[in-house]
Amino acid sequence: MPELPEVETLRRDLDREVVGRKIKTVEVSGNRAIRRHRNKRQFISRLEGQKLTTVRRRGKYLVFEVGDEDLLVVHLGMSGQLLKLGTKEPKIPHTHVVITFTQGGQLRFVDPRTFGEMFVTPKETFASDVPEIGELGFDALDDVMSWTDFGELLRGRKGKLKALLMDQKIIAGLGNIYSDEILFTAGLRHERSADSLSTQEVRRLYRALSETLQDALKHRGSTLGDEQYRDLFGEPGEYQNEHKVYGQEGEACRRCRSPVKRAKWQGRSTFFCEQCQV
DNA sequence: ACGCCCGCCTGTAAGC
DNA sequence: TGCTTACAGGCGGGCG
Repeated sequence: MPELPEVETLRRDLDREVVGRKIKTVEVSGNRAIRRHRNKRQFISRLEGQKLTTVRRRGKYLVFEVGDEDLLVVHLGMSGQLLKLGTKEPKIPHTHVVITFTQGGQLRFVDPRTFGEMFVTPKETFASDVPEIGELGFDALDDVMSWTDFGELLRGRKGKLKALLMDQKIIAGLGNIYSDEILFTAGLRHERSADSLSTQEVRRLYRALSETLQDALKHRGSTLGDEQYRDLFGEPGEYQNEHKVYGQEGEACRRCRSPVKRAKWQGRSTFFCEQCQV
């Protein structure tokens, strides 16, 4: 599912709704959601009785502080949801983890495709336990960067532009939707070589990156036709209505009215305008 | 060392 | 109508 705007929307609501609560009980079903622990009990016992004190985001990862010593890491994969629900509300299919708070209410992890995961790791060994978070590139929303520094990031990279945007080690948080939207706004083709951009194009790309993400965040992210992304309250986002190219195959380009194209690129769909993106 | 493709899963929709 | 195939917001591993 979720890319940076969706995860950040969730983080902000979690900060208000869940942070500060004390965990009473944790239930885990199935074996896929909790993969990095020797067994489920270990995961459960490190959470029960502890308080969630903060929630941060790194790229598409959510990281809660749990008590003084531990971190709870959540990655939603393609179809993961975190939902805040009342204790008595019916369990929806594919609910893998249910955290019940002493103050009442539950945080539930629902994930049909099971690419997402949750785990607890001590703060002390976080860096070695979760190297992928340490290796994340600059955060497309949180990290302030001049466009000249951004240009430095692109320099000498022969890879294709879209691959670079989606490489979490270079820019953290972008996936298939926002890469396409950003490239359209910047007027650049996905298969352009990253180091072929003029100064002006670098500036356009950086501006498109910031603007697109800010705008998507303002609209609480994108919920596509399959409804997989839902916020903490189960509500869809609204940014899908603003998509300029993603999922718009055959529709008139907003800028030049020629039909939006869809291509298979690196195994996934890419949407773009042949006229406006060069 | 890199770029690309596949598999991991389940659900849905399109195609035959 | 019903079976089969393709495809979906991510990511890591393995291949050439």
